[in-house]
Amino acid sequence: MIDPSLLREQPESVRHSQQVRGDSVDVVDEALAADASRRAAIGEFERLRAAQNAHASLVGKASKEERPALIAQAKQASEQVKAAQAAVGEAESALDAVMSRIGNLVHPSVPAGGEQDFALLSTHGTERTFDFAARDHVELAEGLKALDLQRGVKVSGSRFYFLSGIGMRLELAIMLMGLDEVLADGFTPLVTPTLVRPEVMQGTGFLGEHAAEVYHLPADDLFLTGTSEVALAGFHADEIVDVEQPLRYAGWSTCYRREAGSAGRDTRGILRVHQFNKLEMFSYVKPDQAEAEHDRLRALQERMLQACELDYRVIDVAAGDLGSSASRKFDIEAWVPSQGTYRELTSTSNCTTFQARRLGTRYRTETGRTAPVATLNGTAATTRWLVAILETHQQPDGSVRVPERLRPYLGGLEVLEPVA
RNA sequence: GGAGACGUCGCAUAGUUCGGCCUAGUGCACCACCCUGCUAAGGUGGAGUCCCCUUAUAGGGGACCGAGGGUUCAAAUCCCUCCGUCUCCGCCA
Repeated sequence: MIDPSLLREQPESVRHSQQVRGDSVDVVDEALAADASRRAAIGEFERLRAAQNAHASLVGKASKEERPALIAQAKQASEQVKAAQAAVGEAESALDAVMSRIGNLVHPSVPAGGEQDFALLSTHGTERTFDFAARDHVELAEGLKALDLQRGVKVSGSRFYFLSGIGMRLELAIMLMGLDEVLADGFTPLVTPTLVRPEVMQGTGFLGEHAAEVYHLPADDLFLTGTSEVALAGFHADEIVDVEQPLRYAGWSTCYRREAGSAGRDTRGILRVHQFNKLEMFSYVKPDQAEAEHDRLRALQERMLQACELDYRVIDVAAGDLGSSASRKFDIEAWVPSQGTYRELTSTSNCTTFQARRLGTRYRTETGRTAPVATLNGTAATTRWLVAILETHQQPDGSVRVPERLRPYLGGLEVLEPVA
C-alpha cells in the first residue's frame, strides 16, 4: 500500500507512477475521493460517539427515577452511532479496494514500458558458443542421470520432475554455496513455512496479480508459497522492529507455483516447474537505506553467478514488468546456450515501504514515532541455475565441468561424467 | 480426533461471579528529573498502538482487553463463530 499522505500531497507523482507502469491513472482520483469520504465518515462517527459516551456516563450515575428517561434518549443516540459506524466500515473497505489497485511508486530511474523495455545495466562474460554439437540441459542431465522427467510426470503430472544422483547433489551444492555466501554477509538463515494463512498471502500482495499462480488448499484454507519471501515478509508482521542495523534473513524453502497462464511456455526441462527449491534473501531496513541495500543484494547475486562461472547480464526491469510491491527490480539473467538468450536466474526487488505498510512492520524513528520499514528481497540460489550451469560448462562428450567454487560442495568432484 | 482450561496496555497479573464509579488497577522492566558518595535504595512524573480534527512535533476527540459477529441505552464482563496456547486421552507414513 502506498503512503496515503503521499497520495494526498503529491497525487501527480502517483499518477505518473501508474502511467509508466501502464496501469490505471484514474484510480488515483478514485482513491482521493474514497479517502475524503472515509475521513468524512470517521468524523461523523466520532462526533456522535463522543456524545454517546458523554451521555452513557450520566445513565450510570443516574438515580432509579431518572434512569428510564435517560435510557430513552440514549436509544436514539445508539441508532445514529450504529448507522455512522456502518458507514465508516463501508467507506474503509471502499478505500482499501481502490488502494489495492495502486502499485508502489516507481523509482525515477526505472524505464517505462513492458518486458522488452528493460535497461541493460551490465554484462559479464561471453555469450558462450561451442564448436561441437551442444546439448541442452535436458539432454545433458539425462545423460548424467541427474534428472528424471518421465517419472516426475508419472507421479505428479507435467512440470514435475525428480532430481536424481548428481542432479540432486548439484542442486544442494548450489544452495549450500548460496548459504555460505549469505552467512558471510550476515544474514540469519531460516527454514520457512511453505503453507501460510490467507492474511499473510494477502498482506504480501500475492493474492493480487499473482492469485492465479498460487496453490490453495481449501480444506485448511492455507496457501502454498511460491517463494519464502511470503513467510519472510510475514515474519515481522505487526511488529515494531529495531532496524538501526538492517535485519537480514535468508529463507530456505521449497517453492510451489501453478504456472497458470504459461501453458506451452518453457515446457522442456526444468526451466519452468511447479516445484523447486530456493534460498531467498530478505532485508528490513530504514527507508533511506533501501537503495544501498538493493545494491548490496544485487552485488551478492553477482558474486554467486561469478562463482558459478556463468555469463550474465544485469537488467533494470521496466515499470510495466514490476510487481505491484516493487519500486525497482534488478534481474540477473544468465546466458543459456541452447536457447541463445539470457534467462532470469535471480531477481531482487526494492519494495520500499509498500509491503511493510500493509504488513504493519514498523520501526521507531528519531522523533519516537513509528513508521513503516523498507523491505527488499532477492534470490541467492535456486534450482533453475542447474540449467545454465549444465549448459555453460558442458564438454563435447556430454560431461560437465564443475566450476571450481562448487567443487568443495561436491566432495571435490571436477567433472560430472555421463552414466551409461 | 475427543475432553477440559485459558487468551487483559513490553513482561507478570487484578478485574469477568451480579454488564454501568474500568477514563482498565498493581508489580517488574523502561524513560526523565530529584535525592543520595557510588555495581544499590528512595521520591516525583511520564510512558502503548492505530486513527480523525485542528495545527507549531501543543492540544482535542475516537478506537483497541486474541479476531470477528451478536444481545443491550451501555460489553474486558453475557452469547456465537474463528484463531491461538496449555493439560489429559486417542492417532501417527
